[in-house]
Amino acid sequence: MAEKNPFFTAAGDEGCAVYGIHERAIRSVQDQMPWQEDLDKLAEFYRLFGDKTRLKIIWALSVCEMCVCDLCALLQMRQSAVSHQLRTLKLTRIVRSRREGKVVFYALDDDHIRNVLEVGYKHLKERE
Amino acid sequence: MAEKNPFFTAAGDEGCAVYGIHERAIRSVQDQMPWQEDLDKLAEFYRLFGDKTRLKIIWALSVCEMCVCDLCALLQMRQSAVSHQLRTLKLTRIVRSRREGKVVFYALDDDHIRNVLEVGYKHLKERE
DNA sequence: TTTATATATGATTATATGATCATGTTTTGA
DNA sequence: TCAAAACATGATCATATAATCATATATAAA
Repeated sequence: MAEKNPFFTAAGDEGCAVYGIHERAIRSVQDQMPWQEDLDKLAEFYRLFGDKTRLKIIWALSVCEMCVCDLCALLQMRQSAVSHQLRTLKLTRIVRSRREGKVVFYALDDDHIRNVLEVGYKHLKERE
Repeated sequence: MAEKNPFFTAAGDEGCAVYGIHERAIRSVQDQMPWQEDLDKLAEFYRLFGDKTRLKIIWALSVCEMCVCDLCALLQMRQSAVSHQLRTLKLTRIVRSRREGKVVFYALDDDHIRNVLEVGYKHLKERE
């Protein structure tokens, strides 16, 4: 992996003198890092959980599916704001939707999502 | 919890007509939601993972502790940029630091962090 | 005690992003 | 077929934020 992975090229201009000493450590880390592209995707993924509104939506949907107006009522936010975030979450496959007449119901598109919430929440609670 | 938790007050002006029908669902969700304050903290926590640079730093430190210049070499970024992000991560207790002469080593401040990375990465991989 | 190295940080700037407003689309019911 | 309800979306704007530059601090070595 390390050979094909262009994540690490060489110490830049700012490389410090200690570099030689830690070179082995750096290579080891480099070998255990995912590909740059994957890390970018992963950051993109976490970013979705990093906004109050989206996180509330995600958590709500982790309990049960809800329609847009339910979410508006729950979050006390404008329908437009909620819809925009739902769009973002749908494009990134965090949620899916199904229409029932005029109403559109949203749900988590994936069971892993719940695990993500859990592990973060646990961390928070064990630190209080 | 629901009674003290001011997360949900009432349907706003934009409450839809379906509201009555879903009221029970909303209350159920509301009961299973963490406190607003906790959700805000949780979003803050995830936000830290939602940036390429920070995520790379976190992942690298999940392998082993590294000094600032190691991270600069690994990320191919200016020392200033790396230090600024390290500061953010330290203030939020994602990482801790120890000084050894002129060199400052950073490490994850918590073993949970690794779990967070894992669960996200798994999700990503199972979706490819 | 100078000088150089490693890191930290304040100020600035360019960019990203989230809420809002206005309006468009879809579906139901009169 | 017309109107209203539920939702989607483009444009705009204010704010947040990440990188950079310049500079400060801390430690070691000469």
